[in-house]
Amino acid sequence: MTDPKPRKTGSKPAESITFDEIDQRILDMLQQDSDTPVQAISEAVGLSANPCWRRIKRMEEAGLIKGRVALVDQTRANVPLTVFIGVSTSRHEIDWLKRFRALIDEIPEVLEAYRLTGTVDYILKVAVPDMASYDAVYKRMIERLEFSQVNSMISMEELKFTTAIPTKYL
Amino acid sequence: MTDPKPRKTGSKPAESITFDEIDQRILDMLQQDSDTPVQAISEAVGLSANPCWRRIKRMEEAGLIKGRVALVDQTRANVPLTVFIGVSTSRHEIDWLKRFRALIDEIPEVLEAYRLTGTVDYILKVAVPDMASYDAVYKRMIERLEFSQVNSMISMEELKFTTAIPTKYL
DNA sequence: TATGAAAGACTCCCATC
DNA sequence: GATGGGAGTCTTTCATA
Repeated sequence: MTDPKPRKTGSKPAESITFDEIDQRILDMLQQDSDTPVQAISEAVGLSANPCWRRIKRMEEAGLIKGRVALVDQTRANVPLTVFIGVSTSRHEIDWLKRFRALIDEIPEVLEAYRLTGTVDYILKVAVPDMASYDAVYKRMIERLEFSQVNSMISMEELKFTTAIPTKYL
Repeated sequence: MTDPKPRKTGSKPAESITFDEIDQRILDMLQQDSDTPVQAISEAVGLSANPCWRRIKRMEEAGLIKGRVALVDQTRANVPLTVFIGVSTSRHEIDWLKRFRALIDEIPEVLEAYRLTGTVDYILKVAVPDMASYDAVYKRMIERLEFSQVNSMISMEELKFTTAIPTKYL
């Protein structure tokens, strides 16, 4: 709002592809429902079908749209339980990180993992059927790698969940 | 593995719809790429196109497939920074929760929010361009609601990210 | 912008176990 | 009777002019 700067493209080699407000609105719609017909999108943004389709393709080629996926209901898929696990290690070595990465990659219950600043080194988001299954995942992890601390936070209720990131900074 | 029970359907009114290993494999593919042609899926699972399509439709109608969405690259969309915020409140009232829910709903940078057990009451996942933007979101929150504790965990690196939940418990 | 060709999605009906 | 396969129609995508 208070920033009139020309806006940097960020980290990428900067091919200086720009996107405007129409692209934002198209993205917003596709982030809600990726098989919204191009025709419907074009009408909503006040464009004819073809140029609208061209913009979508351009965003895909630029890598702005990473892909399209089906979202599965956790409860109906019998994995209603979401657990966040904060973990810390005393082994601050590149080899440990490598093995940690390999470990979480092969556990499908681990949906997300981030390396953090601060006291907690990593945070994981895990989806499991119940506490017993969670315990199995937990054991599988501490069996393979040393952790100095593991702190489980059980989700009792999902207040918000969206895969749609804000487009206003485009 | 060690559980030979007939498997409960969970919380829903239990229409007792069952899904088999073929459905699992179809789901796996659609969770990776939702516009994989039905034909390609059918070949992969050893079925002809029509019954394969029927299975997909059935999973959609059952609500197992919630929808299909486009995934946008955070970095290219200029929101490269992911922050987890652990918050606690001293106001354990239904009205506070209601207002909290409304608040996070209107902040598009808040992608996810969960109510937790344990010492931390809620955890939020937020996507922003930089620390300044994060601070703006933070201020917007504490301006509107009382928190007894707010603990920000900044992500330095995304080790894993997938929207594909495990299908082996189906 | 409009037209058209090609591909894929969806429907109906028949065959089979 | 439930499930899989096959042919035909129709929408949607994509490349012309």
